[in-house]
Amino acid sequence: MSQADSHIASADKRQAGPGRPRSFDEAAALDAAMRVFWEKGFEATSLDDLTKAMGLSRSSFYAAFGCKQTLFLRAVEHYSRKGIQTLKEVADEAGDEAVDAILQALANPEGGNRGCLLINCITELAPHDEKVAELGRRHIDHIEEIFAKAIDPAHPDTARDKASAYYSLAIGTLALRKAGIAPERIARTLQQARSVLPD
Amino acid sequence: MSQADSHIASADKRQAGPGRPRSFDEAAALDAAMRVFWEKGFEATSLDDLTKAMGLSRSSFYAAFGCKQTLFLRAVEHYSRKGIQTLKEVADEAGDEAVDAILQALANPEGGNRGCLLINCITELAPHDEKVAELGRRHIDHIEEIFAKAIDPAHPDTARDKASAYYSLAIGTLALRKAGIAPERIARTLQQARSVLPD
DNA sequence: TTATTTTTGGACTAATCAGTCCATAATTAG
DNA sequence: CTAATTATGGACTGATTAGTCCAAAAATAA
Repeated sequence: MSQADSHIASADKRQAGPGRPRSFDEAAALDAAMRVFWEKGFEATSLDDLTKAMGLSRSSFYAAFGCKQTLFLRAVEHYSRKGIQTLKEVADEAGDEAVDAILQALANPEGGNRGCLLINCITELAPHDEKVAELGRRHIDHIEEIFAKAIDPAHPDTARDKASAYYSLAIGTLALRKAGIAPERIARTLQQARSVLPD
Repeated sequence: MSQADSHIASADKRQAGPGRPRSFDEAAALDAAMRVFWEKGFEATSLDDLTKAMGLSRSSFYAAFGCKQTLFLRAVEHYSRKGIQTLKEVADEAGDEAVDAILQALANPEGGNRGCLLINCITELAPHDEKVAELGRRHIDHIEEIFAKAIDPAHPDTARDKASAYYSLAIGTLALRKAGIAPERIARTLQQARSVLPD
């Protein structure tokens, strides 16, 4: 992990020393919290939901994470970081079919039909929460960059608008999926766009 | 209004007769409620928010609308109906540039950056609420139909996948806008897709 | 051992939540 | 007019909310 990352990821600050040791893994607890926010959204997630999923008492929760908002932002960052890394791997492994691979990966996210946590957050909170909006813009930038490189590795900057269009398309299909529209229809929607939009 | 519509819109059932008359306009109150849900989402909207915006006491609220859930579904239906009607008018007035006009209207919804109430609801609630999902699918169907007719008035059925792609694109740009991405960039994204995707 | 430091479980708090209730107001029917 | 009917304001309820607090537990350091 780079130094720039470390202040964001904020790994366990607790060092071995005097005092009772922690009985939980902070990273695992953060991951569990992320899944709850992904499943239910910010407003609909209660502290009981969180502490139960994370396996923490309330005191441990507040001692380790401060408050619901702070934990939420860390969980969203955690999701973003993980998702972007996965997407880069997908793009690398797909070679010259990277655009299709990225599109497929974005339109078929893991974990039921919870969609993308970042898109969920942007939709629910960004207009009223600048921190969430900023995280959202960073996530979008990263993904557009990955797309642009897949479209034209030599000139990613000129492919940026096309990348943005592809990403918007993928985001839109997430809403279709959440509404319960048949996966086959969504696949045809993507195929249609893909057959017409060149790299 | 058709008979099929009337049971959905559920206009004032209160007829002139014995008893104290209503001091509020049910349609106006519904419209006000719709704006609050649009602004804040379902979970973040409290009954105090609603009654204040609607200008109703709690008893009047419950007598007229039953409960928060019921009002919410009616408000969403109201929004959908209004939005689809507006979109049809936009399409009709735009003539042979209807596709662009629809795209512009969808990507630049009125009312700040609250996005589209239906997409907001789908994102927030559809995976956990089949009624919302059903309303969402109906809305999507209507809009895709309008798009398909604009793309190819003679063969709207064969244009359906393309219509779905255009709509997904528009939905995606709503998320970009909510995240605070510059309108000029979003406009270029749309232009890029439009210049490549034929009717 | 003893002092110190930190975590833990669970009780507690004050605010807010959706929804209920009732006495009073305002109307129509006769 | 009186009786019947419906709407209104606002107090009320029990549940749930995010967050606090403290005594007890568990570790290190000397």
